[in-house]
Amino acid sequence: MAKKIRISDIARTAGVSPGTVDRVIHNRGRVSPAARESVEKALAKLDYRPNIHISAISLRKKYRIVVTTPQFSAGEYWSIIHKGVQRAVREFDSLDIECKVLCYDQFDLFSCRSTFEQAAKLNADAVIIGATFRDETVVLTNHLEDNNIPYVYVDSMVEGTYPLAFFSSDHYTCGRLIGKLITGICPSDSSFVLFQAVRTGDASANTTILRKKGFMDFCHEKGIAESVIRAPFSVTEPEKNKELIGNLFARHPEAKGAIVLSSRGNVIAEYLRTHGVGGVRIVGIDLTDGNMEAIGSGRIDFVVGQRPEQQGFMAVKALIQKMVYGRAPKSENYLPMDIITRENAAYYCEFADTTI
Amino acid sequence: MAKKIRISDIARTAGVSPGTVDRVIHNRGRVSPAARESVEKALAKLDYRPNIHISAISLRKKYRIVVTTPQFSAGEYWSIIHKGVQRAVREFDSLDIECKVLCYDQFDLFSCRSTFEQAAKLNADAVIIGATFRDETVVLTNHLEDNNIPYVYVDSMVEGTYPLAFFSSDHYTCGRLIGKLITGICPSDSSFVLFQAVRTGDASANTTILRKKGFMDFCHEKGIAESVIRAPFSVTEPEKNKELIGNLFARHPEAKGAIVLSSRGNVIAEYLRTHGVGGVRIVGIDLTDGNMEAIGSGRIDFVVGQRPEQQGFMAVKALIQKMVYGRAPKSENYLPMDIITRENAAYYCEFADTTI
DNA sequence: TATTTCCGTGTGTACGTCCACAAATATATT
DNA sequence: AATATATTTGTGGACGTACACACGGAAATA
Repeated sequence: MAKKIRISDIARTAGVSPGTVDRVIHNRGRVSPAARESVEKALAKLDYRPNIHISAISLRKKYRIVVTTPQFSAGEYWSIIHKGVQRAVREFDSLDIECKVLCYDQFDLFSCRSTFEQAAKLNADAVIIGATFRDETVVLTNHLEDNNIPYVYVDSMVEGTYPLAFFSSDHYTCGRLIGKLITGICPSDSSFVLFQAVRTGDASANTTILRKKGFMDFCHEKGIAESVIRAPFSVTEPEKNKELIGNLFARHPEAKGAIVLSSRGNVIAEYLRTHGVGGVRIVGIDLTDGNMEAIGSGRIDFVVGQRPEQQGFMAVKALIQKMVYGRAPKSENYLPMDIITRENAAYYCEFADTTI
Repeated sequence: MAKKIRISDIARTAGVSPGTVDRVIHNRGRVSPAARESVEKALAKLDYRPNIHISAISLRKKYRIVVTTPQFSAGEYWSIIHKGVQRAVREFDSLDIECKVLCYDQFDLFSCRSTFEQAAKLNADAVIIGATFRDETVVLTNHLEDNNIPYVYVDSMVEGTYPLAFFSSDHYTCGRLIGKLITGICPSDSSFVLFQAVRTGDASANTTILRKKGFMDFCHEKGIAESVIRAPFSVTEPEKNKELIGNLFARHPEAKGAIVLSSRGNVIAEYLRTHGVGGVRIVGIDLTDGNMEAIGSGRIDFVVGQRPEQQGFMAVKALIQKMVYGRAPKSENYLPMDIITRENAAYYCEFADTTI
């Protein structure tokens, strides 16, 4: 490999001092047009890449990152995203990163609104957003853009906003994949129950809408859209499910498949178990503790995993890359959709801590 | 977060100079028992973690890593492992890592032997091994252990050796998973052809043995072991396949599934296509370019992915962690087995470059 | 022309660790 | 006891970047 180029090499080539080169590189002004041009020419010729280790230590700054997502309990989807964030902060611990977490109730639009207002007020150096409600998110991102605060999305992207990057599944294709999985394990004359969590406020979660579209498109193409039955269920008040779901499966004995387009498939699995509904295959989303258990016991057949740990990690890494090293990270990041079943589930669990 | 502890803090607490603390930390001797104890006590009390950025720059050493694996062409399994290695070297480019690649013919034991001899002679600072033949690998690792050269495995672990770490699939469970996948998509009265690549020399690849065991155990448990038909095929000389496979599927019209326990499933897919054998589902291993194409065109139904890119990356990272920062990485690293099918394949391809 | 203001440029310091080397102390030898 | 030798300990330089600051000269103002 060629010898490393340092700032002093650029300076010598350009016929200026290292300080001037530094000003050019960091766009800090106070440079004459002639000097700037000379430095830029040298830069182009010599392929200078700063030593990131030394950059990091010389730039003695405290980075305040705000992470705002739905609330979570241990082992739930969002908790794994936060775990990835924490691991990144730990790995970059020579950087003095302060991480403030603000959570809202993802089933309550108004909670989201006030939490995002609070997040905006903090004037952090960077923000990680786990979005649920579109309009409230746009209010937040407008504020961030006005103040030149970089932000990234985890879990899902909100169209019409301009984040530094996003890290999410392709939810539409996820819906299609779920269609393939559930139809693969059910008899060909089966019908399918599509469960959807009820929310307070009048907006549905964006991810769910996209997945539903993917799923329904798949069903239309296969000519089985007619055999999809929609049903609501409650995550926050499971006692209401008796009323919401009722004797659905008794009325539809041909329904041999259930699809849950959120991470709460285990709630449905539990409902079916306690209500003595048998022979129904379930496909869900995310390897939460609850789903893990239901997969192990065979009550859920497949879940599609979204690599939440990696999303959190990469979100922090992207922000650091921008703030510390001035490099724009790759902006569109669709993570692979992992098909998780009894045989390979354990490896996804264990590996969460280890990834890079 | 608490204030960062530096070496000088330890030194003050222990009542010695920073130089002495450094000697204790790096086990460089020349320290009196009294001083050592005092420093160790301070270290235990204060939770000192060195600033890795500064460690990295102060330690001005050239690291010579040897990577020895089977030969590969672009888009094949091993090429993706090497891609991960290269990405790691690039990410750590402030570290002056020199990476020497030595490849052998994985279908020829003798080629492996001489390549490993060569690798041993180089006396590198660390070695990454992609093992195929057990005995030859042990000769190499014995030499490395004698010379205190850290080494890690990618793709598979060789029992009875003591690497710093390994990064591989759980091949046994991989075989079971393949069993689940192929039986899930074939009629219940189907039989299954188990294809295995022929090799020069008398040893089978370790990974294949493990996968076969997992697959057969699965079949025994399901009571379908009798319907497994074994067949050899050649990767290096595909023209021999006409002779090796012959009219196997004509003689076994009930055989509706084919399993390939190496990454060359596309060779079988191609054979079936050109010989007009239809209606046979194929499950294979690894998202190589060849398999990718066969998945896209529907000739292969599933492959199980082993995250080769990540294996290569993590191997380098583990060695660096050891050599530069003196930290022992996690040693047993079983990566998740990804179930890849038409719907999610693209995301695994694209994502290879991006991970972390 | 004398003085102030402003802009462009170079210089020097800090960051925390690693390690070479010098200094100091302990131990061995005559 | 004096000197030689071995062992332990402290000191200071180097790593390459970022940025504060000071200095010089040109332009602006009086």
